[in-house]
Amino acid sequence: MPLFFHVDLDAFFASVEQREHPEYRGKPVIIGLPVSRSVVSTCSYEARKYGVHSAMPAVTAKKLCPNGIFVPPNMRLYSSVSHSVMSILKEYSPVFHQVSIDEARLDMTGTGKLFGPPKPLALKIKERIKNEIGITMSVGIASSPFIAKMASDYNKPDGLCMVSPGFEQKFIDAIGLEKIWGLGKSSISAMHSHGLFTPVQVRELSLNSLTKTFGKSMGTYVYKAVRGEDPNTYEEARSHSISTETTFFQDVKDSESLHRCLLSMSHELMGRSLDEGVMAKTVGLKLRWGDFTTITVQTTPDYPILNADQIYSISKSLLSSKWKEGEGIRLLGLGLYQTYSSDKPIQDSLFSEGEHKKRELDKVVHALESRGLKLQKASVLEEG
DNA sequence: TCTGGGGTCCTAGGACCC
DNA sequence: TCTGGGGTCCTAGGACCC
Repeated sequence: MPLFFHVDLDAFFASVEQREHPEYRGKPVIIGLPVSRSVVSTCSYEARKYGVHSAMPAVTAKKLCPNGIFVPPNMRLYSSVSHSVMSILKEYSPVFHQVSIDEARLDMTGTGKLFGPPKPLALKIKERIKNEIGITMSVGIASSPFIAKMASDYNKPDGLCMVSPGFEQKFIDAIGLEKIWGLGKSSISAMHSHGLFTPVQVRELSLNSLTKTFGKSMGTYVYKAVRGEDPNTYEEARSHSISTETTFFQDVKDSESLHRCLLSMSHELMGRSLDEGVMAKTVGLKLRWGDFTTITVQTTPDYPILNADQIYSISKSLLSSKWKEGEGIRLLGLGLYQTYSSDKPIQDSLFSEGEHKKRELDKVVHALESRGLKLQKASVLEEG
């Protein structure tokens, strides 16, 4: 019988801050500063009582909760705490998947002989994390990752919820359509507009009629989900992407600032792609105008993208294809897509020798920077 | 409510090839 | 010549998640 644990750290960033600062405990802690164009990243359960939640504009949070403790995010700290938690969790299953900084999935199938029944085991792991790390977590236990994920949400915070085999559909009925993972605002309102408000109502419709109404993918997804079946046909190891973006305090209108930003983003992306040992076939640019409308452009050149200079020059031409000097830009983003392992032999052109040399230089600079020696790129170039 | 940043996946249209 | 169908890749936009 398959058995999965889904672990979700409670209000993770806020909990870490409360661990570090005893004076924050029991108080509304909000990660994010109450300034224009900023949003709440996470908040403590004390803050949620005021109606504050993730993704809310931080100035709105300030109005709802004037006495809230607003803290800028400290990702380094959270990453290191996350790493410590994950190391402990890994002791309990070799088939371990870290879903995000604060979530993990453990395949516990067949571990009964070693660790005993699931519920006491989960309690034991929770206790360990509380004692050794100093934060609480919620665990969902079920026969599939999909149900386990939603079960972890059921009794938050410091929760434990087990859905016994055979009770998956009952569980879905109990949580309702809105709490089904993967159904967001848009899908829910589409279903409402078709008179569907509960899993029971959706179950009365055939697979055929669901796919006709909601499309093949979404139709199949809800058909399975309302029956308590795992709709995720997730296969691993597909090409992924690396991206970065920034929202300006005020709309930016001049090319010099945008170019400066693209240059530094190009180097950041190059560094991250070197760390991950990947290269990319596609470069994409994202622009958000002052009125919040957002567009993207991407291009897949017929030569290999080898260094930061290339990323930079591609990004500039993408920018000039969509933007004219003087138009206000709220957000600028740059990404690498269609990545592939840099171990693979490069489809090379005859003329890219110089690009390879620049790549080697990028590697050297990145390696030095990673060791904390901040070099002025210009001085390196002079020597080269 | 005046709306971050990092991702994944899906859709639909068009180019191009056989 | 006014015209089929399938496959694959690329592009742009959007939904969704943490």
